[in-house]
Amino acid sequence: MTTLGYALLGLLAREPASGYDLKRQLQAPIGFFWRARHSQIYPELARLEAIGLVTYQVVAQHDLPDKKVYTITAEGRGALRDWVATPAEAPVVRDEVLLKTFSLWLVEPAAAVALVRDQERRHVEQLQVYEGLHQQLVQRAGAALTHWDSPYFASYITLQKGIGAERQYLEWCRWVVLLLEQPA
Amino acid sequence: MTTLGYALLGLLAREPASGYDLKRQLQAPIGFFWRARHSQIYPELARLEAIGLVTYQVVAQHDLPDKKVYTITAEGRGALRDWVATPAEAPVVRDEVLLKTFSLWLVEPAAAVALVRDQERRHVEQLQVYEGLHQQLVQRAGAALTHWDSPYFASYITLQKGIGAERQYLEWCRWVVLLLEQPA
DNA sequence: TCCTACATGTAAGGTGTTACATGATTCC
DNA sequence: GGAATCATGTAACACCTTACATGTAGGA
Repeated sequence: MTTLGYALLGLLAREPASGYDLKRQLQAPIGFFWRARHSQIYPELARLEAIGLVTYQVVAQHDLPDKKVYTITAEGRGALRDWVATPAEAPVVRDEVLLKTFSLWLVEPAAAVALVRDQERRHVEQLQVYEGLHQQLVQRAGAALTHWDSPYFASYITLQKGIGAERQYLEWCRWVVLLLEQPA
Repeated sequence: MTTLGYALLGLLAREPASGYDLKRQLQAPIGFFWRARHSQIYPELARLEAIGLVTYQVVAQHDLPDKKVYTITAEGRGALRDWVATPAEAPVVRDEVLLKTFSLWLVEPAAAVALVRDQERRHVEQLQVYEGLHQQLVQRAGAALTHWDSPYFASYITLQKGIGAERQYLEWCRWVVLLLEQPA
């Protein structure tokens, strides 16, 4: 099983969805834990169906194309649970911005500041998106927000990680700009 | 040009190195901005050499195998500088732990706590590595640490990002454990 | 004697991105 | 008329990981 497969199961464990629905959830800016394109999602759903972890029903819609609505099976839920309980590897760090930062000494301070400010702007936007999602979540979840067996709880702690990471990124951007702008 | 190519140029812009040296720098736990295996590095160095961004000299060693020591060329430095000054995309988030967190509501609190504690331990270790690198850096760099045109400065701000990210990850792990362990 | 470090490569396979492909409806 | 959304797929390519391959020197 691929990691993407588990990402899809993780979404389907909450509610049935079409490939298109899943695509939207695994897209920027809300897919903050994993991203995927539809060209990866459709074949993966077919594989999950082939091994019995999901099933689907074709649903006809008025004025819109038919869609395949996928549902997780009991085996799918079991596979997902087993995977979740298995210790995870450390995240693969692959940040192009940090790579550029590492060679930032090669460019003029003005260019360096432009680069970091651009990132700052990006992360401000992303933080706003996450905070919006958080507001929605708090309103919808109610008391379930802090119940360990509620999907709302899992969404809540995942989102909090995203929010914390964005804040930390922002703080760092601002600190770097301060360093670059202070007179030598 | 691939991102890995720029990662290699970024290291070679600081000092000449063999493929093996570069491999060590792009490995866990010190390769905190980008990681790569030797099977990717050697062919990439050959490509960089083919397009004139690096050159190499074979260096014979007593009691150890010969090595190819690569040096960045003026064109290589120029290409790297141009790339650094170009706005970067937002980092691709691909964190298996967050993916598991998203489905954490499916497992018992005990299993969930074990998972998060395991990550906590990992990040404590990583943080210690980074803090060690930071100590080394401060001692070696001296006043250059805050000079924008010094590679030490770039290393410093990159490392600070890594340290901040690890601390944020740790705080989050501890917060989640608290939530999971508090009586329902 | 076996394992690790040094040192450099290739090959096969899996994962992910970009582009190709189609077709209806709704909004500007 | 053109672009965006809904909806699903395939194909080609780029990137990354794992495994294969070889050889010396030093330590346990």
